[in-house]
Amino acid sequence: MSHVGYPCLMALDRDHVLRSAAALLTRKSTATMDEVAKAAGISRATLHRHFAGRDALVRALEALGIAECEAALAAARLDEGPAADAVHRLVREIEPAAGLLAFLYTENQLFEGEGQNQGWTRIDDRVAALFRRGQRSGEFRIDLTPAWLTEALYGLLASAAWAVSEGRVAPKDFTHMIVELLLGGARRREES
Amino acid sequence: MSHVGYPCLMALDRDHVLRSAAALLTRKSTATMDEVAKAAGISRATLHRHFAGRDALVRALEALGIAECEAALAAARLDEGPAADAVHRLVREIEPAAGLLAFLYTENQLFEGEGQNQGWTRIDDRVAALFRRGQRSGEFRIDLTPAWLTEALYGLLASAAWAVSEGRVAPKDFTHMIVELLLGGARRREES
DNA sequence: CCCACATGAGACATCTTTGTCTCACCATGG
DNA sequence: CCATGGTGAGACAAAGATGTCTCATGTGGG
Repeated sequence: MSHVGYPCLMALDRDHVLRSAAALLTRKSTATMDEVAKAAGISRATLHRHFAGRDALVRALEALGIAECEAALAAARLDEGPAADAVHRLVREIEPAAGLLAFLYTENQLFEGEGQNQGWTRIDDRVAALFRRGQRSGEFRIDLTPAWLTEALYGLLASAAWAVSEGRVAPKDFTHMIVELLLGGARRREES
Repeated sequence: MSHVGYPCLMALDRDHVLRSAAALLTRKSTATMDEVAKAAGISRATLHRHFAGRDALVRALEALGIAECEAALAAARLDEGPAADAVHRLVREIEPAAGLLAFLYTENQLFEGEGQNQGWTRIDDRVAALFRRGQRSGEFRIDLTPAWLTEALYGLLASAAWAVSEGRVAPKDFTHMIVELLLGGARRREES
């Protein structure tokens, strides 16, 4: 053990391992602990020294996803300016985490048990509040509920992350694709 | 074995088992063969008499999904009338299969191996062709590629199916939510 | 130089799932 | 009544993943 107070390499490695695992599990959600370890460039033994087990790893991934979402929410300053601009900022800020979100989104195991992690509901609420603000200000239509718009945003983020990783769409279009579809839709807009 | 020419109950049961499995796996994609059997109201032994193994079951599910998609494509008459109306018909027709599609969409195992089932690419092409038709006719904007619109449609179908099964949105709004968001977007539209 | 410590490699038991098998049961038709 | 065949229950081994352990190695600091 390193002496308390001295920087421990494990703390630095842990983040690297977590991100490798996120990248791998995004592509192959059934990857084994051995594959996760290989992907991170460490042995299975060391992986177990970082995370007690697969559950702990997924929980840590979930915590990372929540943290990144909250960081994106904060950076996007959802309360400032037009709601449409805030959505744009949000998608731009959340883009780096989209792959991880896509994995967590499909890992219904997390929600299977009892109550889903409270962190997600708080995030959902803040995103839904943004859409509600846009509706109240008259920017957004009111026949699509904030809950659905929130859900749709997640779905589009996951779809886009997946489509990019498969090479079906260009990474640079990520934010534009999502924002334009979510806000503007596919129908050609008459000049306002 | 039943004599050839006489109706065999297994043929009828098979479809029921397949649909039960689809419903269960949509909610819990890691369900065991035992759980699948229980959900269908049969024993694991009988389940194995229908499908050689888990792989065969998933393959059968994939084939069912492809068949339902193609049936929906045919019923929606994508080539007739305005493209927007065709999209609406397509979503309406595909709604019953949305849960199954959502499961298959996340089962990246299917695409992991070599080349994804040819059936999917044919479906993708037909959907993308619909969006391309809308773009050429001037109905749809051209800065969102048909490939992305197709991907987004799948993502929204999956999100909506998931949101409905979680009770976050009303089932009766399914088609409206998807079509209006996909075509019109969240932004309030000026009167054209 | 020597020691502490993190690591990698691998052995090992355990658990879960799977696939196969057998056998008793029961319904249906002859 | 009896025979056929589908079914459920359960036993069983095989395979895969997991969690834990030990030991050798190498590196870095004292």
